[in-house]
Amino acid sequence: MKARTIAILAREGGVGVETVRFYQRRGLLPTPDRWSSDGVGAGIRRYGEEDVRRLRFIRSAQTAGFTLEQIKELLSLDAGEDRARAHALATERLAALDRAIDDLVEARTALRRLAGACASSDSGPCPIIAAFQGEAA
Amino acid sequence: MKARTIAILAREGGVGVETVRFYQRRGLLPTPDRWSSDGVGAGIRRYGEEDVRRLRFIRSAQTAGFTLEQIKELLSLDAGEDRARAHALATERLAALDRAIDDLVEARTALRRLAGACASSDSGPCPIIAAFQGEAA
DNA sequence: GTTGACTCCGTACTGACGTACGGAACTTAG
DNA sequence: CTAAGTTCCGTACGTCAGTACGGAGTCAAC
Repeated sequence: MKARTIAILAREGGVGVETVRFYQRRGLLPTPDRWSSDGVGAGIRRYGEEDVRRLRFIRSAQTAGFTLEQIKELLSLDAGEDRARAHALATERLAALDRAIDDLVEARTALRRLAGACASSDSGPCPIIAAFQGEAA
Repeated sequence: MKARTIAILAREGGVGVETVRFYQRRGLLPTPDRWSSDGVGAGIRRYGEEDVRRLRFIRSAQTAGFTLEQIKELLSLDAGEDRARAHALATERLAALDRAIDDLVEARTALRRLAGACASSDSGPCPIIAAFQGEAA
């Protein structure tokens, strides 16, 4: 059972130390007690597997488009009893995610048209705006 | 040839008046001269089709993940001669877009797992964090 | 020819998400 | 035991993309 320092936790979670501290302030990650083996000073905070999992979860949920506030709620729901609420949050976000994916795929199509138009000849103007208006080049 | 006021331009572009003005300050949209039919006052600014197209392009390019600064460059490139630069911007963004779509699709899979787990029973904790760690519920 | 809506403009504020700074306390390697 | 590297903490600053405000000017209808 590895006891990580904040720097190690941050590295394993793929974020910076300051970001971990920011998440702690926002209530997304716990702030464990300071602790020293020899009992002399105030010690420093140590982190375990569970913290790494929570941190990784935060990153994944962010990719899914949840705000930090929503992620905080999801974290409080995890291991809680309110399945209905968790389900509601998930399906709502799922719908938004579907829309976002559609938008991005559409944008990719337009962008491919643009890239194609700009590559097809080596001089003259490239109709960038038109490439996004649905008119094939 | 309809001469729009800023409010009409904004509505046709699907943004607010303040947003149009913000884009003008950022150099994404031109700021036409003020103009009055009777030549008495200073007049107000009027907008045409081209402005609507540019405004719509800005929204589309934003969906594709370009920053306003990059969009400004794309707009300056449109009708310009630098096809290579336009192509470079497009392909670079295309790669990022591919990654973003992959991430979102992955997030959707995790989220579906979560929604499924939370719906499959009506009590007990719903393993929200685990749903994002790739462990099927 | 006034009323009411819209425009213009500068400046300030918002919100989401961090990132940076600085000094004191703490830990670890030599 | 000491020097170098971390941690801790509050507070400030930064970026991106707007949004709000307030007062003066302008336009359109009655």
